[in-house]
Amino acid sequence: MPLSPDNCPFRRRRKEARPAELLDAALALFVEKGFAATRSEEVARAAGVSKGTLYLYFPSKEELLKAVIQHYVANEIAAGAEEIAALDGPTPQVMEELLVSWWGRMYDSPASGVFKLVLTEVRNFPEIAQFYVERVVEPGEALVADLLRRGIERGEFAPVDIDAAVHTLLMPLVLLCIHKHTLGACGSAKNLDADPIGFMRAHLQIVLKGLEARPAAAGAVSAARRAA
Amino acid sequence: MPLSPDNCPFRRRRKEARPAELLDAALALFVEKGFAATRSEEVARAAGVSKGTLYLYFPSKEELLKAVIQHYVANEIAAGAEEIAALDGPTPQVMEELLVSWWGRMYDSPASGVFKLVLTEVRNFPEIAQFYVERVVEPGEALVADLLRRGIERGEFAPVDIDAAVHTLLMPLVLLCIHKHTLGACGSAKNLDADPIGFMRAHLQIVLKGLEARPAAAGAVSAARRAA
Amino acid sequence: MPLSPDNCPFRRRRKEARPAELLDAALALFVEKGFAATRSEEVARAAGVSKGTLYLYFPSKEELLKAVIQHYVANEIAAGAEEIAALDGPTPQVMEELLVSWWGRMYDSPASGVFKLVLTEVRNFPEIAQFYVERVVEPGEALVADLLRRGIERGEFAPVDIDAAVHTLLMPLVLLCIHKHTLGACGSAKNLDADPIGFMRAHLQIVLKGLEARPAAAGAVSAARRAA
Amino acid sequence: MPLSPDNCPFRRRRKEARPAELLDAALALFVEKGFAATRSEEVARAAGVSKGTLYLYFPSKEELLKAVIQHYVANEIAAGAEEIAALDGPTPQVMEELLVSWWGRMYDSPASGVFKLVLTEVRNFPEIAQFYVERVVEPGEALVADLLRRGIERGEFAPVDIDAAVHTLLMPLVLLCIHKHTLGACGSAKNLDADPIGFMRAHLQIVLKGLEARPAAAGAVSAARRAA
DNA sequence: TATGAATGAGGTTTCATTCAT
DNA sequence: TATGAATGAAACCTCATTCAT
Repeated sequence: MPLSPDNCPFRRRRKEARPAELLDAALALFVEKGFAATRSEEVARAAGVSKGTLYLYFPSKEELLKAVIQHYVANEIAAGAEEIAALDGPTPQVMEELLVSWWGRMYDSPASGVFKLVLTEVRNFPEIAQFYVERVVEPGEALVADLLRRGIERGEFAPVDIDAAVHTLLMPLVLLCIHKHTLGACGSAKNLDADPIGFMRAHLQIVLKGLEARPAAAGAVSAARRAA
Repeated sequence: MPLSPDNCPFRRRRKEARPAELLDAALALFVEKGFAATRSEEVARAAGVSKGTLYLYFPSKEELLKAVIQHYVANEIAAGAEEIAALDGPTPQVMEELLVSWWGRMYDSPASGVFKLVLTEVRNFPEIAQFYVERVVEPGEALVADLLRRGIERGEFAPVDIDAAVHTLLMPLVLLCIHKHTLGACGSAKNLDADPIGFMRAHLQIVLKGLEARPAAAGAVSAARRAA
Repeated sequence: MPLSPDNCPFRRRRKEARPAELLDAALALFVEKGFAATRSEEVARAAGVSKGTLYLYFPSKEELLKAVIQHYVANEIAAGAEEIAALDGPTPQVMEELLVSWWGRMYDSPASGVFKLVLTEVRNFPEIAQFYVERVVEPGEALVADLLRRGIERGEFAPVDIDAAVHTLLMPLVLLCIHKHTLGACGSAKNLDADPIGFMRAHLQIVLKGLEARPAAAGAVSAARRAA
Repeated sequence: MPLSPDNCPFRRRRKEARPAELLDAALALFVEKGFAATRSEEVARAAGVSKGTLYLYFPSKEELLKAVIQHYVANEIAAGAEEIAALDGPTPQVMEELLVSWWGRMYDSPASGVFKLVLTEVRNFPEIAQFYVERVVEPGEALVADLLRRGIERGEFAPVDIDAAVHTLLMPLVLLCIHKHTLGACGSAKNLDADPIGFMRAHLQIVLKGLEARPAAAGAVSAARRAA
């Protein structure tokens, strides 16, 4: 029996692994240098193949970018979100554990680079926006918003502006990931990168304390606001 | 006597105005499309001059980028910070007013784009990092950290991780500016852009409440943490 | 097994032939129009390839110039000098045969253009000078100087200023090659180009006669000089 | 009486001196860097005027080149040739004095650069060839040829190939001037530049001795030639 | 399937020339 | 007359993409 290419296990494995290797290489380089400043040959070389081979798997550099974002958004970011939604217990604790565990893994993964990548390239490829908002922003914010609403209903959180609270909770986590791939990668040694999980916990403690339901603590700010 | 061009008011006014016009145009385009994807002729045309004229004022596209960042960082961002540092009153209120007024103006100004621009280009031009950290990050964080320390000393704030609190306060404001020039500019209608000042106030209320000094409120999270 | 391009005879032959083809084209055009006035695309087209291909083989136009000079100096000019050094016989006759045969071949070869090229470009690329002096001027002059010294020792030549004699012998041969690519290529029909070998022989006859050892011929000039 | 521009002696002097100053600057730069590699602003600055002023005197860079060549050929090179033609005395001595004095002055003058300039640019501007041949080459060679013929008629010179002898006499002098502005200007220390007059005299002694009329000296070369 | 030589559109930058002052 | 800001054609060089092998 002739060894047809599809019967050759080594080759098939390579062939099946190629797209993922190319996407990995592309993610790293696009995040590092930006899409326009990355040469497609660099991506190919980083994935261990030649320029031509890249084009066997992706029809153009632009499609490669979209595939990178879709791949990491779909496989690494969107995944795993729902698994934790069901877990019960005191809502603030669930919120903290959920965010620290999910963002902790995200921060350590190369996928964290997509946050920078999306910000960087979304103006040039607006279809990215729709995909990213639908698959990342909205589900992520909805999850947190639902948890917030549950806490408010249960009397664990004070009734607050849900949208603002969601952003207050999440934005520093997003920017932490972005920082890792921008200033954090330039040697400007900030403690942010030294102990990201520590920052996450400290951040969440502050914000969750700010969300706590309390017997009208009449703090300085609240009073001042009422006066204004 | 030859008619020296320095005696010609029209020419002189144009010549002095050109750099600023070019920097404005460059900021807008670099923020919109990224540095690499912006053609230098586009910048020139947007400033109402021809390709060649750009090179009379900036020796290369790369120098133009650095000049853009330095110009806006120096003139728009770093300026005006110290003016408010002196005002007295209840520290949380000062904090809120300071941040809302400063970031509100920043958000509305084209200079808000530099936050995106720095994130986007700092990996390719690492000297930007040093300049930006020295001129923006460190002074800005120091200002907020000083205010936090003052509040803690006065018993207005609970003793917290200063660095974390600074980031919890500022990161959403930074990301709000970035959002304006990224997803916010792609038609993905988020209420963030509809009422940025409203978001800033709501955000600060939550965080400042989280920083309030209170008689050991023994909330769920704090208890859980202590147990861990 | 992937079809490596090194296994492809057609491709390999092209790839190996390209640099020489490009150097030929570059020599011809640089000599004709000068380095600065030759567009790199012209060189590529003359070699039958496109602009981009040129840059696969030479990193810049400047490096192409240096490669041209090194290639022709090394391969065409420096080569073949020593082969004749050994031949014996009456020194004046050896000198004549050596110079006529070597310069005759040089004149007919495209490599004769490098003499003009070096003169033309050496001020803008001073590293050319060192290479050319080391590889062409010094060995060439040394060869002729050695022959002259041998002739003087044997009593075939009068004792003369060796350096001056070398230049008197060689300079017209150099300028003949330069002439071919300058005035001679402009249609200003001079008999120089009609019979270069004839001129070489006539020139050498005159100079070698001037170098002959003779019983103090006390000619007009010599007498006049002594008086002065 | 108002001081009209033409009445202002300083201005008029400048105005009249300008073309010469521009030509001097242009000669120096064109010789040094080549025509194409010299920016017209460089010429203007070297002459102490601005870019625009250059164009008040010469309609284009190309016309400036032609003016440079015509100016120096007409004023410096062609001039002075006839003055010496009349002087009498032993022809070899006249020849030597004529050539040494004329070429000695030429070598020391900036005008010596035109020899390089013509060689360099004649292929791109063929009308230069005609002008140069008519005004320099032909009169110069004719002068020497006439002197040679006179010497032969008087029995001072052996009957030789006139054209070849003219070139043998003149080419080293031409190449000496070219050398000054090419290799000689690159620090490749050759004794040529150390004592040009010395070389000229030594060269002429050798050649004039080669041209001497003698009682059939039957030297090695002459004999060999007859046999061939 | 994999390669890399080849292409040429497109980008950055230069500079001869113009012209308002 | 003199200036130098402005222009835009044209040069150098890059790199996404193709395709013969």
